[in-house]
Amino acid sequence: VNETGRIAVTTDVVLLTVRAGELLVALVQRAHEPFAGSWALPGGFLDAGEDLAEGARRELREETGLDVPAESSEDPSHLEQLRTYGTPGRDPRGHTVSVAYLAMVPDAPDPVGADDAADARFHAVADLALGGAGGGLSLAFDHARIVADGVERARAKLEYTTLATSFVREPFTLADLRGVYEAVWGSAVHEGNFRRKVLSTPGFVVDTGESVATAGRPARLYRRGPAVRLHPAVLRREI
Amino acid sequence: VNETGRIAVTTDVVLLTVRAGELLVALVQRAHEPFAGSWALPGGFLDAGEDLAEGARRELREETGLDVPAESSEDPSHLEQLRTYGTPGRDPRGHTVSVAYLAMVPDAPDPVGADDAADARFHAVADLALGGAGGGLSLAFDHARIVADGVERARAKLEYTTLATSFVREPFTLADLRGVYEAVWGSAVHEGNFRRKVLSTPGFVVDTGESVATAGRPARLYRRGPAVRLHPAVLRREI
DNA sequence: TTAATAGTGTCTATGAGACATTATGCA
DNA sequence: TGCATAATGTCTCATAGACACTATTAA
Repeated sequence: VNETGRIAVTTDVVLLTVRAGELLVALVQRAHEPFAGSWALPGGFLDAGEDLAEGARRELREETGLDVPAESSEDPSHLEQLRTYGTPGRDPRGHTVSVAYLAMVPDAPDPVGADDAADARFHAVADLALGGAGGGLSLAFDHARIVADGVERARAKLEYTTLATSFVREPFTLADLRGVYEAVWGSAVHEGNFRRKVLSTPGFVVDTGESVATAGRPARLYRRGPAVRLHPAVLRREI
Repeated sequence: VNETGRIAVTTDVVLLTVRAGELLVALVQRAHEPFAGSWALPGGFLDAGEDLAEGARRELREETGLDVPAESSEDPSHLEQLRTYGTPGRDPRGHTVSVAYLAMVPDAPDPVGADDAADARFHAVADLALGGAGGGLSLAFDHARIVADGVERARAKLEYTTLATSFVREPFTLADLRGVYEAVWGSAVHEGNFRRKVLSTPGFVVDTGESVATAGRPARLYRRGPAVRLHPAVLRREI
């Protein structure tokens, strides 16, 4: 009883960035049915013989012009697999299994719609209807759920990894880094304790010795350190 | 350029249990090519219109006779999605995307091989070649990697969730529960501190008031509590 | 001098690690 | 009575939260 040939495989990308203290997600406006005109995650069908992460990168590039390069000392951008969604009925065209990826990138220029996308733009996560309370923009398919899962993954990973540095360009100030935590968590982070925590964690950030002017006392500039996991974790306020 | 029709979708299950202080994984001996005779994870092709978790449960049942019921107050067994593996070349028959699931169940009778499986059995995780050091049993496909990912997920989740209770039948003693941690982590856990931690975490376990005889002083019996996440986490020894 | 922001110091409560001690059953 | 295991108590150290204070620039 193997009808597997009728199942399609797609990839979708939840690309998050922080701009002006707001957590943003890249969305495309669908050009075709189903859900024509609705906002959705960039993504599409995987090619035969194509790696999953490569498919995700390609669809993101084709539909938004955004590129998530492989991790390097040059670019802090991060791409990881999020989860796979395969509930029958999630796509009215037929049974589709979607492998979702989660990307975190520093503030980028607004994406450009192309290919199957009529438009592409960053939307504030706070403006979306993610299954919680009332209003907000509704997304196509089950993409609201996927965005919600991606945001929750990002929130959790800020606690026990150095992923916050994926959202900022080097060099950065501790205020920049704290701003990432506040935007992603949506809550204030105590400045003095945050500084003590970050600086006392070996390899989280590296002091450049330089400073940058601000409205007050100049802020010291840092680069990403070699650490990946935080021991112990930076804890967000308990619920 | 959409050749998606040629991509097959499968599910595989990493089913873990603890028996006699050892962490075990359910494996089946493949009856057919490719990898005929090799040990592999239970799994197989997803049916069109079938939910991913359902497919995983079905393949597990067909090939091993093991059942992972939906979570309930009766049965502590747990099933969650692990990760999706889709590197081209991972299956010599063609491009296959496998959605792996991770199950944790209390000590179960040895599975029975059936369907596409010539045999089915629990193997000690420690006896497998998981990409680390030298020897051990080699698995078919990329299943060693999948098992390694599953074990690492289980290890991590014991820290910050109450999942350890999925490995024991009720009622259980704190020594039973501690045995789960030691088997999964592969390291000793301090008894007094463990007890203090578990009992001071609201909702982790519920005292039944009853006891069971041991070789020494009788041990008090507990049931699972309503808590799911641990705040703060039970920390395993740092690396 | 004041506003604004960066950065430091300190008190306290909590919890983990280590270890000693007591409790309760059985042979 | 002694052995084995369960259960409790206590000392110390590390760290998070809260908060007060100092430093450094620009207007």
